[in-house]
Amino acid sequence: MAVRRVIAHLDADAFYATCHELLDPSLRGRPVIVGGSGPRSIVTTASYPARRFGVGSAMPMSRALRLCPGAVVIPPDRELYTTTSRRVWELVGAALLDAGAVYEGEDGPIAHLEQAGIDEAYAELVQIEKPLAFLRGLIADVREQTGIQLSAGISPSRLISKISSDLEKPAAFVVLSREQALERLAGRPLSIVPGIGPKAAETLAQLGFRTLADLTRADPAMLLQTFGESRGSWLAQVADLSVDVPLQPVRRRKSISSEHTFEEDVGPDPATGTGAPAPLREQIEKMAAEVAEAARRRSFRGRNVAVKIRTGDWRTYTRATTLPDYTDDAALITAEAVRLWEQHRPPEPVRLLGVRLGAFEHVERHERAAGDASGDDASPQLRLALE
DNA sequence: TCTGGGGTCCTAGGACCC
DNA sequence: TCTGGGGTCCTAGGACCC
Repeated sequence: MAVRRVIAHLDADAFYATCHELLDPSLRGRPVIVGGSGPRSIVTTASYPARRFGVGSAMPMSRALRLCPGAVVIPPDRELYTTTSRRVWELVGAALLDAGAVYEGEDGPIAHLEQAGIDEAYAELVQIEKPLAFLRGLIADVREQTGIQLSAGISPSRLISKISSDLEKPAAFVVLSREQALERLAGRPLSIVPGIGPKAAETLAQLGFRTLADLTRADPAMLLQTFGESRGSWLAQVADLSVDVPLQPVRRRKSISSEHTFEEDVGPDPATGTGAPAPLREQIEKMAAEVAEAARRRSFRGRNVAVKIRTGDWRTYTRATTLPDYTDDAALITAEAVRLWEQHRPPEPVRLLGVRLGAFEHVERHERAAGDASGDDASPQLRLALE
C-alpha cells in the first residue's frame, strides 16, 4: 500500500498580472493583459477582470483585444517575475523547514517542496501536525509580505491537488480525499487532467471517453494497446485518480534555449535568390550568444547544440550536434549553431528560429554515476526550472 | 483565432559494440 | 546465405506544461 501523503499544490493567481499591479496599484481591478504587442504575439497572462471578457492565456493578442478593447496591455518583464517568484518560494521554503516538512537531500535537509514553474509548487505536509492550519497561515503570510495570492489544493497526491487548486480560483483552498475527488470530478472533461492535452483528449473522445467517469469504464488493456506501455498505464491510473509520483525537491536544468518568431516570414534573399538572407544568420548568431551567456552565468557547460527552424507552413525541424567536449564558449557555440543553420536552412520562408544548448556536465555525471554529488550549484531548490 | 518563448519527457530508429 | 540479442549513444519529432 502506498505511503500516506499530504500534498499541497500552491499556485499564484494571475501571477504576471499581479506582479505588475503591485508595481502600479492603479492597475488593480482593471482588465490587464500581459503579452507582446507585435502582430503575432499572444496573451501570456490576463488579470481576472480581463478574463471576464473571455480573454485567456495563449490566445492571440489580436483576438484578446477584440474581446476586451479597453484592456491595459503590458509587455512581459521576466526579471520582475523572477524576483517576485524567488521571494514567494523562499518564504514558503523557510516556513516548511521551520515546521518540519523536511526532505533529506544529498547535501543535507531542505524544505520538502518541488517548484513546478515560476508561479507554482508542490509541498509535502505529511510531517506537519495540523497541515491545513499551517497552510492557511502560510498563505496569509505570503500575501502580506509579497502581495501574491496563492491558491491551494490539498489531497493525498499531486495530481488531485493540482486539479483541486484550479477548481475555485482565485484564492482557492480546496481539500479533497481521493474518494471525494472521484465524486466531484466524475463529470468533468478529461482535459482538466494535467498531461491530457488536446491530442490525447481527442483520441480518447473518439474512443468514447470524454469525462473522468467515462475513463473509469475503460479497459486497462485497451489503454495500454492504444497509448503504449507508459502512457497507457498512466491513463489507467488517472481513471481512479491513483497516480502517485513522489515530489522531486532537487531538479536539474537540462537545457537552455532562445528562440524568436519573426513578425513576418523571412523568405529567400531577393538579391541572391538563395535561401540565405543575412537577417536569419544574424538572428542565429544573436541567440547562440544569448544561450552561451546564460550558460556561463550559471556555470553550466554543455555538449549538445541544436538549431530549431519553423517554416511558414508551421513545419518544425531541429538539427542537433554533439561536441567532443563540454563547453560554455560563446564563439564555439555560435560557430556550431551557424554551421547547423547553414547546412540545413530550408528553401521555404522562415517563421521561427531557435538555438538550444543541452547535455550539461553535471546532469550527465549525476545520471551516469549515482552518488557523485559534485557539480551542483548552491541551493539547487531555489534555482529551479524557470529562473 | 492563426497560433510566443521557456522548458520537460517520451518514442522510435539508426549506428555501433560485444 | 542470411543473420541474434542486448546495451549505449545519439538524433528527430511530437505532446505537453506554464
